[in-house]
Amino acid sequence: MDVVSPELNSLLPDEIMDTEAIEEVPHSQSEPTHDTSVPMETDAPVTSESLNTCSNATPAERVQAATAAAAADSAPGSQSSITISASSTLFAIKPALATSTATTKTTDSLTGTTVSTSGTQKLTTPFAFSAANHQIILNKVASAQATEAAKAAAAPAQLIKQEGQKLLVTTIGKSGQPIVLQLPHTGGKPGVSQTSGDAKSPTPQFKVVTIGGRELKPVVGSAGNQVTTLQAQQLKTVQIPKKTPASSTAPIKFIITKTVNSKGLSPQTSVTPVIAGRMVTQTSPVMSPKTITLSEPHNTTIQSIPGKKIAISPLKTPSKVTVVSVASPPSNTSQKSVALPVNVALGQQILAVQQSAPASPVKVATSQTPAQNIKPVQSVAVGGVGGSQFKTIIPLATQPNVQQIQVPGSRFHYVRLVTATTANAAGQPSAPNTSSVATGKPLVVNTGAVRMSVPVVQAQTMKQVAPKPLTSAPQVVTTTQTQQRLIMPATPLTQIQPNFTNLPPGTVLTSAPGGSNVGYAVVPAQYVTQLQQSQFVTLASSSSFPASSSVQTQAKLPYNGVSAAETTSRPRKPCNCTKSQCLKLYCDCFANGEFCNNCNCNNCFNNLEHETERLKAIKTCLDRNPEAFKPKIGKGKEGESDRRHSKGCNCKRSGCLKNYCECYEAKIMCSSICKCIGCKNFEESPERKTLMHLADAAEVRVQQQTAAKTKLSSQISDLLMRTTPIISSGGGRLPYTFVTKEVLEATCECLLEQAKRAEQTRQPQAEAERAILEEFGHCLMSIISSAGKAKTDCASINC
DNA sequence: GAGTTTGAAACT
DNA sequence: CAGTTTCAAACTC
Ligand SMILES: [Zn+2]
Ligand SMILES: [Zn+2]
Ligand SMILES: [Zn+2]
Ligand SMILES: [Zn+2]
Ligand SMILES: [Zn+2]
Ligand SMILES: [Zn+2]
Repeated sequence: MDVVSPELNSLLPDEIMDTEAIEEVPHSQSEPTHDTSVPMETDAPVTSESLNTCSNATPAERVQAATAAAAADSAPGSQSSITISASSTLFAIKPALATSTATTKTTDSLTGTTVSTSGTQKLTTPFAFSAANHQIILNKVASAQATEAAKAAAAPAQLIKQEGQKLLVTTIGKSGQPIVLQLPHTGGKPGVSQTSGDAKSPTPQFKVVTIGGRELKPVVGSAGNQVTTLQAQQLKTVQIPKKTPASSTAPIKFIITKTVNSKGLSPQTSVTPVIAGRMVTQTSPVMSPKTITLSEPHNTTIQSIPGKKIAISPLKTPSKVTVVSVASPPSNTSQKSVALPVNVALGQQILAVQQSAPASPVKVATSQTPAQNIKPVQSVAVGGVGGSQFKTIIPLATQPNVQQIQVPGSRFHYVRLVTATTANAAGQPSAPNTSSVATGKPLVVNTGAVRMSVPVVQAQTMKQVAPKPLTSAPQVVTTTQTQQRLIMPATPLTQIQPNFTNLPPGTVLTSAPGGSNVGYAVVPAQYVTQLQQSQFVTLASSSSFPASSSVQTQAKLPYNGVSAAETTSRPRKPCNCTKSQCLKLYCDCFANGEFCNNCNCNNCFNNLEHETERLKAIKTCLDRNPEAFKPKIGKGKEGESDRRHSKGCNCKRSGCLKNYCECYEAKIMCSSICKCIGCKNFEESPERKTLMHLADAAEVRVQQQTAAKTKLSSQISDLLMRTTPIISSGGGRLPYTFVTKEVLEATCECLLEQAKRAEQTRQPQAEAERAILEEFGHCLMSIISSAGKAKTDCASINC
């Protein structure tokens, strides 16, 4: 995109040119019209080790590197880029699919694929990328035991291959079983079997498959073989929403990070969030670097699990459960993996946690929110599709310190259990009580179907972090609520708890058969999260511009319109119950298994203060309907297939085209199971189409405006940031003072005007974006030009 | 913001 | 299971 001249470009922050490009990735293979983007959130945790080792580069540098890479990708001709950052312990693959729509519609081949290593380290290992089918295969051959060398080298033999729309991540540990993330072709042919509802067209899905032969098996935890077997349908959980050409939907970002820890090292993780295509390493001041790592025990066979934990809990069918096992005493170094074969049958997604000692952690994270991700330094999670429900089970017996972090936009919860007494590892950034608990390690990988893992350390008190008042940090991101919950067994379980099905929130599970007295309490992740909400401060360097008000303090975060469209997880709407005490399914909070938080309800019992009543209510509901807490709609996002109301609606007067209709509300069409009368919510329905168009138009408008504003503000702030220092040093840059408020406003107006114009003329979004960017280029040119001129004058005067 | 409409949940 | 009531959200003005 030649919006800005090279000359100008050199003067501008990379981000200016990069952001947009990175945001969208067109996958137009055979079907140009259906661009499918795979929105994923990328939470790329970086272990603190990596920070250290990679340290040659400052975070900022990394960011730049990342952006640079991204920029490179966006070059004409290349369609998607893959960024691999092989920091010592980490390995991130980020297929950024770049692009401004304008440039993108060409080939699908990945010829332009760029692989770059972030930080100072380069990948020494061979990576193979095959553009063939949009498939990325990550093969990890390295063993966890690898020591420093291994770290440095990242993982030997990594193969990344992108073919079609499949994204394969293969981890070949000793077991040699690869993990494959597959993105089926979107063209309308489901790459994989779909259970789509009656009406919908197939949508791309993200699947995890082990290459080993079994069909879809997500590999959890250990690299070894089958840890958990998920049903094919479960794998579908990750759904990739189809992107409408017109709307700027979330970009596809995918980051896979694999961390290899050397033995004995305590895993520390820092998170590298990818923001708008950029990779930023953040350190959270609040948290200790410690973290949850996904460990991939190489040597362990899944089944050989010496007494460690297990984790499986099936929750609601569609819901995802995260099981965390608590590490047993730190002393054990042996790797323990847990095999969790159980529950496979349930249609649920199971997350197995494995506790391996010093194994190499693998982290995979996908996120959908491009923009504001703040990642806690501590955990890793793989993102799934919105709406998933996770449960957090906290062992009652032991009360671990739990710190949960939720990443905004991503539906992951990060949990850390730390022993209270532990000392902090030296060098860890302000981590209040971090324990260096190295022992508990971690966990899991999850990809859509497979969820995450949690490392847990023995802990004793469960600590919930209270939200800290946001102080000065200019950029604070609030975590959004998600519905995820984690199940964390506190004490080592030797056995798997077979049926957690339908666990309602708050349910207390009794101990496992193994004789341990561990009880589990299911706590809505949110609850924990809620407490912590404002806790994260973003260090994101780039813009300190408060204007980008992505900052919210928790209370009512209206998740600002910014990227709202792209943000999958936004804070749930507060309920307003008055008579149900929020203990009936009338209450959305309760129905979703969440505690009320920031709600407007009266006489609310849906909180920890009323656990007894709450549990009773839950039981009552379950008695009435065992599936009461299961999501009514399949996962997946707005999109397309696979989603349908479990019971169907029963509308009589709304024509199923109002939000009264649960189908419509969920943005899905009615299916044969609906018992609605006068339904107009079906594929061919003209009324529906009309409505959709209107809605789309409105959405696009909003998105464009917000996107433009956001982008602009961040770019401007970047610009200011960059120029400011230079001025003082008398460098060759332009005086930032030329970017005055007036100038900014004028620029904004120009851009908005451009947007309006595009909209009025009904131009496609791509075109609109192009025009806006172009306009921006012009504005910048003007600014720079006048600034430069002034500078010259200035100089002459001084002389 | 008050009042109405709506359909799921709860109840009988 | 069907019919009715209750409820909170969606919608309207
Ligand atoms: Zn409520
Ligand atoms: Zn509530
Ligand atoms: Zn409430
Ligand atoms: Zn309906
Ligand atoms: Zn319906
Ligand atoms: Zn209908």
